[in-house]
Amino acid sequence: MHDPLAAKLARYVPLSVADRMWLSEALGPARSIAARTDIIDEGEDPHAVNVILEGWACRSRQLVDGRRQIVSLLLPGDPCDPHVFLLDQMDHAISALTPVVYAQIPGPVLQELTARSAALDRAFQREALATAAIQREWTVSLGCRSGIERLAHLFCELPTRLSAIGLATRTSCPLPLTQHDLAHSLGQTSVHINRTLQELRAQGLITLRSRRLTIHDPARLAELAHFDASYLHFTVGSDPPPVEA
Amino acid sequence: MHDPLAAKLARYVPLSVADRMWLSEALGPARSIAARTDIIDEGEDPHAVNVILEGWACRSRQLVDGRRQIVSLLLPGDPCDPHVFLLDQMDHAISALTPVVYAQIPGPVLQELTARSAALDRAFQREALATAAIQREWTVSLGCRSGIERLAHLFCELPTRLSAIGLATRTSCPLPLTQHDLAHSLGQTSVHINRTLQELRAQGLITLRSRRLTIHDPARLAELAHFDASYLHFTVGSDPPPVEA
DNA sequence: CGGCTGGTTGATTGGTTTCAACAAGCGTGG
DNA sequence: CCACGCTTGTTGAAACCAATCAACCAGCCG
Repeated sequence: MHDPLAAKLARYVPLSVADRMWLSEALGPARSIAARTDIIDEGEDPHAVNVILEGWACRSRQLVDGRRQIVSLLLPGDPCDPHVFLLDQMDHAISALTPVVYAQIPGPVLQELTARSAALDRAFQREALATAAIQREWTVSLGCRSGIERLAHLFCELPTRLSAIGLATRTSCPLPLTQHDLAHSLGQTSVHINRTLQELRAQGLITLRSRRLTIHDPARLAELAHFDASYLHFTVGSDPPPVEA
Repeated sequence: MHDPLAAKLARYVPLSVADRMWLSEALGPARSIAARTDIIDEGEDPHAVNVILEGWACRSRQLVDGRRQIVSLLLPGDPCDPHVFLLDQMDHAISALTPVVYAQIPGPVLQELTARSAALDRAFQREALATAAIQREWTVSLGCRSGIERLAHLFCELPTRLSAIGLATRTSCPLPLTQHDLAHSLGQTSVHINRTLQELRAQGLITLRSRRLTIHDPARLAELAHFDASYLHFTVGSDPPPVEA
């Protein structure tokens, strides 16, 4: 993936060549981190925006008795809260689920960037609003969707988000999550996720094999999930040409 | 309540007298709306920020088959997404749960306001981050807290949020929600909420009578809920003197 | 080969929903 | 003033979805 952040922001607001150049200049050096390690931990004082460039990460919260909830999934191009550095301490951890490459934009640099370009300012604002909408949709899933509907919904959301940065076609995308990760994301046990996956397969809706999700009947899957992509608020342009991933 | 918005923002960033004056000038005329009606509906194009001045409201999503989820509760002083007007359509409704008085800040006025005052800009940004954190915490509750823990957690969160605007003491606050509302907020049925409430009462933790919540043992309630107030990110000043509510 | 992680299966338990009925409070109109 | 209807809260029994517990299997890697 070349510049997933620019690709993603461009789905919210059209970006000029200068915007893209400033954006890439603002990104600090790429850092690599192993799977299953923390990018930033609960309680730390954030001082920069982390942007995922490659790999999958998550925000997660851990209760004292060991229970753990993945509250959101972070894909390439996702900034982790454009203004976190205004807070004094992280209320959640950001952890790599796969090997991750990320870069940082220091707080002052981001402020200078949004001051210089109105388009980038709007793009970051809309990105934040869309992220909030995704969080609300997860609340809806956990609150009133059944097990199979939750899984189906996630399997509609992820390819849509990935296709915005050219990492998915309409019917297939990488899915490097373990059943344990899915369980922590959907508020269920991995045992039950396993059985629900089998149900989705039995209904001929999906294939999930060697970290790749294939959707055989997008329309029926969306109907089962009560999925309506409008909460993702992608408004500019259509999907970029899919690439191998 | 005099100026709940200023009271709330002042918990994030110290505000000058001028800041407070500009803020109150930015607010449009107060509007009243009956309980159980919509302030703004799903699908509408937002063009201003709604700020709750009195009463309780909620964000809610409704699925086609009638299921409904309250994704967040809006209390006096809460702005409903400082920058929503950047989006083309609402992905959720905002509805009054009680009679509500609210006012609007038109998009351009808000932008002028934050351009003029760095403190207000930071305050709105931090408010947005705190709101996102609350949404994440609800995700955690729905994902991995049991019925009684969820209720206990809400009963810790609400007095804390209300006390920030002077509407609650440490042990008592108004709670105008029906058991049906609680059910829609916590992803359960009202029947089960009823039984869970009885359990909390039986343990001597709370009293809930005539729309008023009294907490008899805050420490034990917080422990049961795994409640840690740091996600609310109130950092400036202590609770304002409680008033009758 | 051994050990580990990730996935699969079965039996059992238990928290919640569902369905159904009823009680209490309250505003309204006859 | 009381009757009525409506909302809100309460209770019991049965059904069900998902968690728990406990194995076991397959693949991968050192």
